[in-house]
Amino acid sequence: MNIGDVATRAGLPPKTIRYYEDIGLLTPHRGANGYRAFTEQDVHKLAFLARARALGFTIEDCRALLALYEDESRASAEVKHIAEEHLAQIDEKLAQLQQMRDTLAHLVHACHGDDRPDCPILTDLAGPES
Amino acid sequence: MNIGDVATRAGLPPKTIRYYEDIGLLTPHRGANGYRAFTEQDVHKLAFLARARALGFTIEDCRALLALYEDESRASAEVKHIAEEHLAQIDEKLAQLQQMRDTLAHLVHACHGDDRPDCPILTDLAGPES
DNA sequence: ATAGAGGTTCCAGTCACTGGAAGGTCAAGG
DNA sequence: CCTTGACCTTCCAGTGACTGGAACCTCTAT
Repeated sequence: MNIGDVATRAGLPPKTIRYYEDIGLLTPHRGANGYRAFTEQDVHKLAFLARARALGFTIEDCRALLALYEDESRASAEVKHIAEEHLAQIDEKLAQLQQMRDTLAHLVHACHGDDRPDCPILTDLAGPES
Repeated sequence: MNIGDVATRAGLPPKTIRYYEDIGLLTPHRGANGYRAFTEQDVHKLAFLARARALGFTIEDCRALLALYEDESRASAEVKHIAEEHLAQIDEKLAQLQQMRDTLAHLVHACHGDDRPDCPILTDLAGPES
């Protein structure tokens, strides 16, 4: 199978697939014409990667998950550990983002947003008067 | 004032301050020794930038906000517009992240995380059976 | 005189792609 | 047989917002 079909089936742009080969996430065979020749297993791997990436796992997480995925004798605890770490990071990011949102929403609400120059958003960004 | 003191007062690493100069966010004068000589106004500007960045505004947002900040006759509507756009982006990101969190939390919860190889996390990442 | 802290520039790397140029290959239609 | 256009290849450069490091200069205190 050529890269275009694989791209469609795995839901990843061809560029990204080539990039994944570059960094060693998979090593498709080559046909006589030099084209990459993907197997069903490759497609499966790429779909796995697409899902993991969509869940926000880093490439290095993905590399580890893929290795565990292919290791028939892995312990599920290992996978759970990676996922839990990632979950903790997401929670932290969520809290930060929520905090940012609240602050910003408050500022936006306080700004009348008309032709006049006085603006609580800028005043706040300027910090406490010295 | 030298860059180190400014860094402390504005809460930004020296490297970042130099970078901000590189991209034209400020242009501190130079002393006879070639050192950057920051004014109080520069410090204020950098603190403004630090706050805006902490709120997740992009550098280009910051450039615009800084210009509005320095424009005595700006309309607060302009500032509000930038902030509202940013708020919308944050909301979108929050929703995505929350979705990711829920999915991942569900998977983590479903995985027993022991020595055995079967793992719902990997099963889910592998996608629907074909 | 010297040591150490802090300043300078410039280049390269991060992360995960993405865009574009230059060129090779394939299948279909005239 | 030739052309057209879609698709493939590689390689290089750019994104955003820094960050690390090397090589070198300057200041202050001892």
